[in-house]
Amino acid sequence: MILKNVSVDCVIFGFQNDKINVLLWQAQPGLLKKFLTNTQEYEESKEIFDKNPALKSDQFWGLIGTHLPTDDDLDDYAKKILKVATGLKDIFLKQFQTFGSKDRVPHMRVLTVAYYALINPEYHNLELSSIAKSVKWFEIDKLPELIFDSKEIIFRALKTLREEVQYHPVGFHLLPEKFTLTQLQTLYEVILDKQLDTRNFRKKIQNMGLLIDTNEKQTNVAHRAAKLYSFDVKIYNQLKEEGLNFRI
Amino acid sequence: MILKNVSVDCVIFGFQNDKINVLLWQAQPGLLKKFLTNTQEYEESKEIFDKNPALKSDQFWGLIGTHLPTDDDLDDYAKKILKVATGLKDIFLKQFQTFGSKDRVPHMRVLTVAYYALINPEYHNLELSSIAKSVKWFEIDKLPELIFDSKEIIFRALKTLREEVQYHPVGFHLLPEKFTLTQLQTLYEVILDKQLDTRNFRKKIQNMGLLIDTNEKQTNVAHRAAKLYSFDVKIYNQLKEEGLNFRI
DNA sequence: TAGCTTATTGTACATTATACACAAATAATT
DNA sequence: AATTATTTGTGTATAATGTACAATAAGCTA
Repeated sequence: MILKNVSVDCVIFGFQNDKINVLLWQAQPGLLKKFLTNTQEYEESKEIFDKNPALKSDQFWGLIGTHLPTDDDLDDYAKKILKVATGLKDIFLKQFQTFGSKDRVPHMRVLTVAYYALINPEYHNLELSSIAKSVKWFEIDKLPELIFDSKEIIFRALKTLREEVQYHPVGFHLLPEKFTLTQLQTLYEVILDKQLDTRNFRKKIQNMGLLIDTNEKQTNVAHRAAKLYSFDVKIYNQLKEEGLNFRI
Repeated sequence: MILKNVSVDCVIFGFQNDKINVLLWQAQPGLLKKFLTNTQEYEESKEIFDKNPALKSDQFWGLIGTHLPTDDDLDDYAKKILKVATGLKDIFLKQFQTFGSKDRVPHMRVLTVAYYALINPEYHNLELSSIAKSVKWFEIDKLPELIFDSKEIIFRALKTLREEVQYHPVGFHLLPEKFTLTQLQTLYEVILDKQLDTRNFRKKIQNMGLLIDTNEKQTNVAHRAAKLYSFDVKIYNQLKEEGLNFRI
């Protein structure tokens, strides 16, 4: 059984072409059947789709998410959605807010527990979703028309990320395993939406002890090749717990 | 109608006798009737109580909260609960996490959207709850036996508060309108669970520009009377938005 | 090898953090 | 009125961190 009044939505952020991107889908009831293997869940789900034409429309994109089954833990289910919709697992995923205005979904009372995830689309291989008609990246400032309050949820997630990045080392999840300091700086600039001074940025980030010099360099770039760094998982975990100060 | 699968719980923190306190209640179905005026809601609510003997027990305390009615916005309803259970309104209240393990409530699938509130019990006048058999403050380290996962929720709330207090000026809500610097320091010491240096603490807090000298002093104290301060709502709002740095 | 492009680095100055101890104010007691 | 007990209130030197600012190095291409 699914809980008709509760859904789980994931705002999946990616960092591509020096822009923050969001992964959206066009869910379809027929395809969801593969996910909601239990026939009863599927029938219930179908009924929900039938009541909301927007959900069946080809024109509307929405956040990746579904109704919560009775038998799944909330956090586990968020991971499961991510896995099934994108093939990704073991990625940064965090519950950030539950949206529950009574009119957020027409004709139905649905609360959604929203999570945000951070990945690097170039590094992670997205598998074709088995439950959506279509899944696609959109630049955060070029979003299509979205169903329900998806847009609001996305921008709340962005606000949360913007806060988070100042106090915890989460930004790294948006980068490939090996990255340059310029990439890192650009990432922070994009998230915080402000220009940062290169020398001071480097001084600060290097003083954290979070960066490991891989002794590798970029290749095939038409300019001086930048050094590649990775981040130290031990220090990362420590800073994640203790907090850090990245108000720049 | 109420949503059987969704409840709203409030972790109400108070600062009393230099200790963090939590307000808990013993809810009772018969009394809830006054709150859930719609008969159908009450009947549904009663059924829920009947299924869970712990909810009817005299021995178990729990977080202040009820099931979410179909016709209320989530955030509004949290405020409403607070108002009805304590007589308080316009106080600091913030959603912090939704708890949704499948086994958190026996025999039923209930998610709870948890909020935390900050008040000063000496300053605010708690009205007798019209919907609970009993409402009482407990020191955070002397909690009674609690129903379901209330204890976990309380400690998650405390963790959230501990984080929050480092970056936003929320702590002030726990103090009376006029407070001494010693009270403020003790509050931070209790929340952060560490000793702070008086001179440095005062220097830091005064540099924020958040404090207004009321030109009043304590009276009837058997020692040098401390100056009373209030906090500047304008600066407060600004710092709340911008964030601040109180990692001490 | 010249020229283009981006990466890398240092320093002076200002601000903030930290460590640390004693005098001032008040009520209670003698 | 003097003394005592208790808590408030304050300053300074040093270390660490933040800020403003621009020249040189490296890799590729033509």
